[in-house]
Amino acid sequence: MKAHPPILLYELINLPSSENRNVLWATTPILCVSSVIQEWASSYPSQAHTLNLNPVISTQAGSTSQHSQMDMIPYSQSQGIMRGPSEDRVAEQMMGLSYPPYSPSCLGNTSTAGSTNHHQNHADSQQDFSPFLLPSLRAPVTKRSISKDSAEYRLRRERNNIAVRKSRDKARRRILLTQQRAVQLQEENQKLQMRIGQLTQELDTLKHILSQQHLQGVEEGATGELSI
Amino acid sequence: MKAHPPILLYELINLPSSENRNVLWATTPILCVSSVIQEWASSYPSQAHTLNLNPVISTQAGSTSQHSQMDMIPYSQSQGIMRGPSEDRVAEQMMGLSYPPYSPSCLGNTSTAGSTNHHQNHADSQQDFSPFLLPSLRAPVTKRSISKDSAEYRLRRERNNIAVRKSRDKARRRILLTQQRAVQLQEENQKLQMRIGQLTQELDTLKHILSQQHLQGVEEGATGELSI
DNA sequence: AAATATTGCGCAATCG
DNA sequence: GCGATTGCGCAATATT
Repeated sequence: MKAHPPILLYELINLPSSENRNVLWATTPILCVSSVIQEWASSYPSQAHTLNLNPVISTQAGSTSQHSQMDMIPYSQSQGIMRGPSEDRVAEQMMGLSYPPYSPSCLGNTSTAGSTNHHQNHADSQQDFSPFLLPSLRAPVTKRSISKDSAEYRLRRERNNIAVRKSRDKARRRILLTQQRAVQLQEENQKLQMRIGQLTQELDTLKHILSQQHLQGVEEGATGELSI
Repeated sequence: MKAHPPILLYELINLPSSENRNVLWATTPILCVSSVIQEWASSYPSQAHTLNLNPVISTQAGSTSQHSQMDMIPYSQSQGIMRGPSEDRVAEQMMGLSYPPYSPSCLGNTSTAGSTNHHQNHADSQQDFSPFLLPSLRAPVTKRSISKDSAEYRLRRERNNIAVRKSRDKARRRILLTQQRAVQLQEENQKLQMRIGQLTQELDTLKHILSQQHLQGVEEGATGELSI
């Protein structure tokens, strides 16, 4: 819909639409190894969230900065605003830091308690900001408090877990295909280079012959001896 | 160690060694757009565990088995498998699955309890099987009981977390580079195809000219009129 | 509005 | 023992 300046804006991946590929193949029937390529294309998420390389949260400033510099190519990071700010991490990391994006202190106080609060933290901190980024101080609103350990909760979790697995599987396959595609393209490329070499040589030969003929024609007048 | 039928087996990715690429570029100076490619190569984990698609632990029985079925085919074949005409759904189905790889029962009884046992579950169930898959009923062995919430534990966790972030960042970059590489290769490919087209045409022209001359030479005897 | 898909994160098991 | 990887589940988002 509205894909302006707001916050979230996705970019379609310029996946070589089938047309493209076809054109490419149509050019010269020779040397068409493609095959993985086709699969590759189909395996891409048409909308392409992809790579969200702007964690914002964790690694953004320091070393990871590389991303933002050259990532804008394929997809466009975007989206990174205030995602998983779940715990308190956010703040710290937003401050910009290198890898140790996680001041141990932060985790120290919370996690030291045990494993349970993991969820808690998540839920709480998020609830507040979700509305409109307004510092509305409504802290433990409890909102819908999806009541942990409720049957419904578990159901939801389970479904999400399945979805996650599925999604990751898909991602893995996609990556694999991309790799295969790259390899294949490279092979194809080599063959093409080779072909070009042949053609060029052949061309040179003919040109040479022609030039010779021309010279002869000019010098000897009109006696095409070589053109037997 | 023992990498037989057991459980874990990794496969090396046959990343095109830099030599390959060099050869390729050396062939013909023309049309070499490469640039990302170089980065791409360097970003690959030389050891390449890759995809460890054999969880073994958690999701081993049910649907997750899909992995082991087609993922181990890193590069070679794999081609004709899916070819989903439209969406990805097709693919999935072709792959034969049914995602709920995780008999809900398993998670059901344990997780319903709460959030804390998350770790517990992991640890426990793992400890038992890790030895040799033997149903040795030693349940709460406690082993070294790395004493949760211990300072040392936290330290370890924290370090691992950092490592994980780093690793994932790396992975993301790698994937990105692969994609870019693929795109670049494809562009290059198109140019090469185009070049081949040109050369071919040029060649045809010259051949035609030569054949014409030849004919003339034969028919008109030795009067090279065209060879002015 | 609800369901599903993606993604970053931390945990734990391994690998090297 | 230690860092690097990887699968997993969780929670926040994004998309459908």
